[in-house]
Amino acid sequence: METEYETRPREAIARILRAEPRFLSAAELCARLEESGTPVSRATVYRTLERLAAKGEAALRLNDRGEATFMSCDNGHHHHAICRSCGRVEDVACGALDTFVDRLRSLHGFQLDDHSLEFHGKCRSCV
Amino acid sequence: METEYETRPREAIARILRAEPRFLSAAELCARLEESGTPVSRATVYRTLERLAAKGEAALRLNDRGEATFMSCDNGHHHHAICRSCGRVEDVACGALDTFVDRLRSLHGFQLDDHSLEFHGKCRSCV
DNA sequence: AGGATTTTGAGACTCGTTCTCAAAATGCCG
DNA sequence: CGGCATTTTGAGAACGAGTCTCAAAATCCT
Repeated sequence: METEYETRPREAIARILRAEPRFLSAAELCARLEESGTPVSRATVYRTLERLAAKGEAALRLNDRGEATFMSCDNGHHHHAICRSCGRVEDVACGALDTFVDRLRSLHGFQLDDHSLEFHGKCRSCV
Repeated sequence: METEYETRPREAIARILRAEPRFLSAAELCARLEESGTPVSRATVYRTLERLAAKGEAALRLNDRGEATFMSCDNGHHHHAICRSCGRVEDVACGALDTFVDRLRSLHGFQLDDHSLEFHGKCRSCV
């Protein structure tokens, strides 16, 4: 069988992610873990992140350097507004993309499965 | 001074990009260049691609494995519909995102600078 | 506590990308 | 043309994020 263990590394990672409304890279996560007195190996950080993403509990995003970054994630389809100054992320409900979908269907004959939308700018406290 | 030279590698790369409505990775580009009898080193491929992207003549996209891919690019802001089967890319004019922008302003106090939107599905010939 | 099972960590490894620097190509000017 | 300053190229070294390996440690169950 395949039971799941609750371990110190996993809890430490989940705790940091939950407290931070930003996408963190594996390296940043490692640093925070070290600072907070619970060092965790890179391998474990990656494994845990992959696990969380698979369970839908973390969102994965590739930053502009192609590095994987993660953020704790509520369920449900939505998009992100990312502050280019502090990195804070706000969720934006998804809707009103009908115009685009229609355009795709009629103009291009495209069968839409999926989309991704991301906003960049400055959050309230960074303006 | 800094003059620009017209060279065989640069022309070969531009020719391949212009003929292909898909995002190509540096590796794929290298392979095509080899096939077409104009081998170009990786270093040069990356340098040329970076140059084209800076001049706005090529679009850069990170694929889901974090690899940089490039496609020749008309100017003007628009988005892409990418066929998950053949990779063909169709341009989609940008508009009607007002609903989102409004929501961001009023709900989150977010000052929007920029956004990116990508559609995935199947193109006419792959459905 | 004992033991089957899962998880972890250190470091080797992979692979995309960047860097280095000597050799080759380009364009210019006499 | 032919020489020359300048730019570009290529081979391979270097770098870095991410993955893999496997023995040691942790977890949970009884």
